[in-house]
Amino acid sequence: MPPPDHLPGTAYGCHTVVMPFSATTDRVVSKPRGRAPSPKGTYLSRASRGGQLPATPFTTPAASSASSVLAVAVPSPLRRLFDYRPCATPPPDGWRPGLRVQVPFGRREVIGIVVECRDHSDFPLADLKPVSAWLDSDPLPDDWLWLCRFAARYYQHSLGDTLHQSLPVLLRQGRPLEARTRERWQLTASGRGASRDDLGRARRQAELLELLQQHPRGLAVNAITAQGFGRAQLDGLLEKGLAEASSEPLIAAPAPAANQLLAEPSLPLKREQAEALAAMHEGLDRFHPCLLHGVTGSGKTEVYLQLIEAVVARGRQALVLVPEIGLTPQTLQRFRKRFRVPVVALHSGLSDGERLDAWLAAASGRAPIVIGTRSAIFTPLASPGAIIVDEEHDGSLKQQDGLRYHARDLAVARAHRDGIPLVLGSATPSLETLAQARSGRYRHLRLMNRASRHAPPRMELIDLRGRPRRGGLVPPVIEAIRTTLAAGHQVLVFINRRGFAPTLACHACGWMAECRHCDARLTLHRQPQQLACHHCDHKQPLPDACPDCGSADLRPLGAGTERTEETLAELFPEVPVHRIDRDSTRRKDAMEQLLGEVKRGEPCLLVGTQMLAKGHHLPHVTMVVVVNADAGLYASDFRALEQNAQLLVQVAGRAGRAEHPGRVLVQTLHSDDPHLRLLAEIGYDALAEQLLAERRAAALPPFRFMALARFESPREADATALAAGAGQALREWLAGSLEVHCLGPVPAPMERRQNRYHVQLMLSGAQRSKLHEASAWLVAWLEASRDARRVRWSLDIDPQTLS
DNA sequence: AGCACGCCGACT
DNA sequence: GTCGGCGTGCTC
Repeated sequence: MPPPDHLPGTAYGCHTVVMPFSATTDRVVSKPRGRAPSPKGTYLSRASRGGQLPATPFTTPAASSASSVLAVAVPSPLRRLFDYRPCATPPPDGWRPGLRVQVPFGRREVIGIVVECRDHSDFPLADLKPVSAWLDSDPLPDDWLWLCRFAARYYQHSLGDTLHQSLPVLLRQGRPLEARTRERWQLTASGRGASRDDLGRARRQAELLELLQQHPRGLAVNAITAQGFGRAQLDGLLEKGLAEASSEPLIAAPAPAANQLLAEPSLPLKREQAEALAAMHEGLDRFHPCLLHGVTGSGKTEVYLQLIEAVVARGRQALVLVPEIGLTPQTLQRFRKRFRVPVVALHSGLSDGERLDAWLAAASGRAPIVIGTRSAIFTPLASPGAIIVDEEHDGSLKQQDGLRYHARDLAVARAHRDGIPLVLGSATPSLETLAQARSGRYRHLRLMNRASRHAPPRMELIDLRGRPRRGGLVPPVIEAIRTTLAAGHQVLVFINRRGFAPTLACHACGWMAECRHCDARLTLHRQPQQLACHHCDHKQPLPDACPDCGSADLRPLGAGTERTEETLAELFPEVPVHRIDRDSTRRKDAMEQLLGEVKRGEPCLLVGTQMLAKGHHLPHVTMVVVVNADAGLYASDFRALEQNAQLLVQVAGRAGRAEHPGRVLVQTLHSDDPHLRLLAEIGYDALAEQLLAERRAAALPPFRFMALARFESPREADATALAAGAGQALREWLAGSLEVHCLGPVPAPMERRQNRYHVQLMLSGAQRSKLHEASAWLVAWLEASRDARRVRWSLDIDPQTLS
């Protein structure tokens, strides 16, 4: 097996990528300063920000119409660029990085992106094919291109794939960089001077004239039709030379110096909020990372809103990332109600056309506020002013396949390049971010007090041992629920397992129902009645008897949401029980509808998974019950404790938000577990300190950096053999150096999933740069290996989970 | 990833 | 006699 003969092996050059102040990294890249060419051209015409834009650390060659070679990134997993000759007619402003081109690639034509204009190629010049056509005269935004190049390098992914994946579908398909437009109608000079008498008998036209006279900047055609006017009146005014139409993008720029930026006044700030905001104001013109660390209800969102206000008032744009679960209509509503300027939301419900419009509006600066989930980090901005990452600890910020990026970490890189403030907000910050804050690289802004009067609820640990359970609940908890309901309040029961029971077991011999495709138990469901695997789509009917011993004594083991719901309905027949999990809320906005009802405040029971734990304000819930806190305590994953604690705090935060103080009852088999007690008795911050000390002692992130190579194949031997070969080659290359460790191959947790076997190599190092070199070498080795073709493999930089 | 080429099994 | 299975190799 010949290893690649030269290293390091990134295809786009040999820079080692180190994230600036990244939550997951160690040091700062030297900060390049200089001038980037001012963007020009039609859709970027509002992009100029004077000399504010720093240059990229990656050389962006100047425009050249005389380039002899174009290095093009094509949509393919291959981690290299492909050289092409320019076609006969160059674009009007010459060949520049960021132009989309159509090129012959293998036996097909694809749309690629010019990444560099060079005068040499390593490929035989005579064999170069010419570009078929160029699609743009203006390059795609350079901040977007920069971020993609950064991400492709940092995550060791194909640049072509990265670019392709982060572009709106319509742009991938070759659609021009043009936003959809509508007509805007305005009065002409004579129209402004006209009066209704000038229109004689044309009464409707006269009314339209008067309407337009009230709107000196004109009205969009849809606003005019909404007032009951039609084409006839518009054409009438047009013929008389009184009105004229122009076209404007559907997402139009806000009026310059609009009388008021705010549509509703901002809320008064508490002292800590005001201090945090003041701290952010100190650094509006530089890279200024802040951890906004505030418990649920401490008013982080109001701080965001007022920071955004300052950013937008300076003519800049704000980019807000929220977890998947957080981009609810309510959140959006809060932003839209506050500002008069467009708030563009990037969510999964957009059509391709809407997505393109949003992207172009952001790229041109017409959209001052952009809010979206993970992938929104790739949205170009003409004049970036701040990036806010809400719930920065949330797992949904990390992409779990393909380009495995962490949006929070890319936000750090992006804010650093743009020289703008970055706010990472959380009630339960990741240990990565906390470590940065403790070291002083991030400013640590705390919001300790709840905006409402009451202290955050304490967790009461309830030991499960030796107590009978009904639907997972022990008698004292059931009594507490009864008392709370009797007082006219609502109770939330949190149980992180959907279905009726985690498995079905034979009481005679101990057999348990297992998935035939995975190393996992089957979950028993009642609605509909079946055994289902939560890791693949396998489903099967319930057996009548134990397949091992023939006994008919098969019983559900443990409790899931369905079972707890059923039990609670029996125990409290006078009160409605609502179940909220993926199964019960399949129907779109079923959850919103249900929660709307819950918010009216009638006593009720809510049973749900983490869907319920995140983001929703449930003012009438005064007690939260956690059915089982132990799920994360003894898991193999070194992040399990941290993530479990974050989830518990989040769930606990649902209680007692209104005028009633809350109670949080946490059932556990380990009420003496030191971590759990620390969390319950002192709080998340104390536990986080403890966990950080443990991570340091164990040389784990964030004190050491990690990369995980995963291998999967339907044949276990294939995956293991490749992983072993790769591991051995890497260790030989490392030649005893202690700077990078390579552990494995080891079977992944739950080795068999959907009949595929998962094996991994874990690389770690004290320095990001060395780890990057080693993983680049490994990728190069794998790409060169013939055996790697039968095994699916991937590299995960800064893995969030080890499964 | 596509998309071809290339040899071996059951069918219009 | 062909359609088509997926192994192997390539993409400037």
